[in-house]
Amino acid sequence: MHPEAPPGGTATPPAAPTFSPLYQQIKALITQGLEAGEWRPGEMIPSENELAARYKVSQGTVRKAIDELAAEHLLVRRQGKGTFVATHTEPRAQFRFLRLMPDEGEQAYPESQIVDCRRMRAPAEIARNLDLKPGDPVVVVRRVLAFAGRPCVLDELWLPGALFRGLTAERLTESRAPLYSMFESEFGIKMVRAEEKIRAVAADAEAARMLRVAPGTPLLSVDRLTYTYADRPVEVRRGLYLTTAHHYRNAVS
Amino acid sequence: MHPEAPPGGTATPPAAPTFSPLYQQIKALITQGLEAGEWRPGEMIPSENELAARYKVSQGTVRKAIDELAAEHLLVRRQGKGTFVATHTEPRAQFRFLRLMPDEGEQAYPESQIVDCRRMRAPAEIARNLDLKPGDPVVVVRRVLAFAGRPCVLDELWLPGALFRGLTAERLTESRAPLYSMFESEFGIKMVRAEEKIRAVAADAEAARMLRVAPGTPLLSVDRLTYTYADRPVEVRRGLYLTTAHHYRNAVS
DNA sequence: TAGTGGTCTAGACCACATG
DNA sequence: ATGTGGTCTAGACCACTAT
Repeated sequence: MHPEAPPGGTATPPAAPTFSPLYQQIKALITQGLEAGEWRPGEMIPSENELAARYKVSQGTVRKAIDELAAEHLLVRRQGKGTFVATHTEPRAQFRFLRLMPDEGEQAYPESQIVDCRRMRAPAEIARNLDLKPGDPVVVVRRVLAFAGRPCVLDELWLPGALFRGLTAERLTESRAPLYSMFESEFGIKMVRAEEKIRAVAADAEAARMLRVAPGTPLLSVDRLTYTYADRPVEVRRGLYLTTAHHYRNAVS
Repeated sequence: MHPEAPPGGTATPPAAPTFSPLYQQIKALITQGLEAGEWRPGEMIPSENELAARYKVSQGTVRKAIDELAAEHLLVRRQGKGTFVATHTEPRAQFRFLRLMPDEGEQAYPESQIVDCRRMRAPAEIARNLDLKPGDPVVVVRRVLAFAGRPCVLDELWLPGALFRGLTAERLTESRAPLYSMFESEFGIKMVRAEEKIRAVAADAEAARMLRVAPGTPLLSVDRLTYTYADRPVEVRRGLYLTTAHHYRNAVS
């Protein structure tokens, strides 16, 4: 497909100066396929040659589109096998969104305990962040994460109700998988990237009780806004991390 | 140059199975040039065609090498002009290593006040992080950063003495430029990436005094190890951030 | 007008995985 | 043996910048 005049071709130049490179258009088409669920997480997408034939472009152009999607972790290339929709369960992505590391030893998944899961109407600020209208249905989840029996994280999540129908405390408790893996397999929502604001705060009475520390203990406050495909925000999260034996790891690059 | 047997050629296959793609070898050669100071920050490197001729490879191979170096922020491409060695002073990189943001309003550079700058012998832990031997000369810098007159950051830096000869409190105070810009222009050390460990801690008496808060106030503790070209560590930094009107911004991608 | 990076194509061969 | 992604080449034209 040549959705716009091909730069290298002999077609008449377009009247409007609204250009985007062919590979960007291909990239957008693939992203739309991901968003629409045409290929689910873990599945293989068509081969480069097949996509090139389908879109009537050269293999190199498809390659460049896929290269960028792989760099953004939406796709995973595997030589000799194919290109696959990225998954939260594969090792490479395992700890991409779990940034709390033990000061000593290997990173591992914590035990999760659901404290609360209820549906309610979105407060103004949550609605604004999730691109909803105030009063739209949302799901609130509160939980405690523990490493080796030691509670270290107090989490509060806000999710669009429309996307998470049937999400209950029971299902959350039954599922042994990490949250994002479960969201991906059960609700078809794949988290792609997030923006975070990090602060140091003092534990209030409730946080102190849940994390079994003295009130006033310094905690890491992490405000996260998480996006799925096409930069759609789908989760607001407020986390309180106890950083006496753990730290938040970050790479500035 | 064909440093190894060219994959596409008809040369005899190499005896040893020690391969790396041509473009990776070109990338390494360019990185060596950057490390050796062949092209200084802000300068233009040779054009793609020139490099292709020099190394006896196709332009596309040089392009792929430069693409990766640009993605890693070592180089900056400018259409129609050339490819340049990245600089800390250009807008795009301005706030890459300064992650403290005001909760409201635009990000800006803080005023810096040098508290201390002295040369000493490296303690064991600093030496280990900087790839030095214990006792090797290091420079320690302590400073306070203030936003709009409000002290918000207490910083302690450890630098290899051999790379920062002539670094004094006077030169630090005179220089109005951001620290990394000054390191780059004055000492030829370009910071490329960093790894950080973030925790919430309580302000001790000294930190409380310097930041003008009550002792015990929660502060963000940021332990940073900063690398220059070729993954050489060149700075250990411990920062204490006051996050009442600011936050540490982070993108998980 | 000339030189730079940016895009696109077509074709070749290599390395890896599977049947 | 076949199909996949990975690398490399050669050449074309476009868009931008400077002179």
